[in-house]
Amino acid sequence: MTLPHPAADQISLPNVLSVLGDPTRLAIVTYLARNADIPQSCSQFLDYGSKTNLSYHLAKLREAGVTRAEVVGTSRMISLRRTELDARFPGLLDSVIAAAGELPLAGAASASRDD
Amino acid sequence: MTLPHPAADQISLPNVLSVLGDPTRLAIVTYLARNADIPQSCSQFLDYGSKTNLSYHLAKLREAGVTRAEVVGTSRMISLRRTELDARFPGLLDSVIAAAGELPLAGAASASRDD
DNA sequence: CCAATTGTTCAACAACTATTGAACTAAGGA
DNA sequence: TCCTTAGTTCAATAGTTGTTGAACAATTGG
Repeated sequence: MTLPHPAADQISLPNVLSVLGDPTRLAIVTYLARNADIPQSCSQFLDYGSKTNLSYHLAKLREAGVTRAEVVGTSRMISLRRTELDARFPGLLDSVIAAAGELPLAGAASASRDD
Repeated sequence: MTLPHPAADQISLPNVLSVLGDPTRLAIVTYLARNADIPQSCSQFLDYGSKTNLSYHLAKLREAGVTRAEVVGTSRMISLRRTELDARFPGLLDSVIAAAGELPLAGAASASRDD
């Protein structure tokens, strides 16, 4: 069970770039890239914003063709559209994720609580 | 004679991405990358928008650290900050420019008038 | 000095973006 | 069935973005 996603050839570069230009969404994408093996639900990202806000950002990412959302029970499993993005924009995601590595927000969901 | 530019380490990834997310600016950057050997003045880009509008977009690019502007007489010579961007975000510019290759707007300034 | 060229700044405006709380839908478990 | 859990949709709002025309500044050339 899946909800509407753009086809691979409909994914627009300017669109992808501006969607990744938001710090919250960049953090989500970075997290997804680093945990691609583990299926992620929306609630994984509650550190990044409110439930409503996350819903908004995750919709933006999905509509831009950056992520895939699969409905599983009451949850949605979010994943990066790695293969399609790599085919369409070779090296882009890799360089973005590598560069985002230094970003403060990027690690917030995994481990940053040492106070 | 140069005007204010951000230092290389002040260049922010989300900022660069959202600045490149605008089709006009992406076209400018693509054009600059393909004509890096030839110095480009602002007026080179008048195909992409009005004088005022270009001034706006070129300022955005400069403030984000993507381009450099050098004052020469009454003109400003615009260039990509290739070295600095490549050092800070390795592979990013290359993949963006390669991907932008397919974009319709990208070639408008060089050669597209065949009507 | 006066005019032309090159580009910036300003005020205005419509359109879009991110964020919020309240209300809603849909599935799962007691 | 009723409640909880997971997430969406809606309306409102504050802030930002792209675009425009008019006015301005700075350099060059007569």
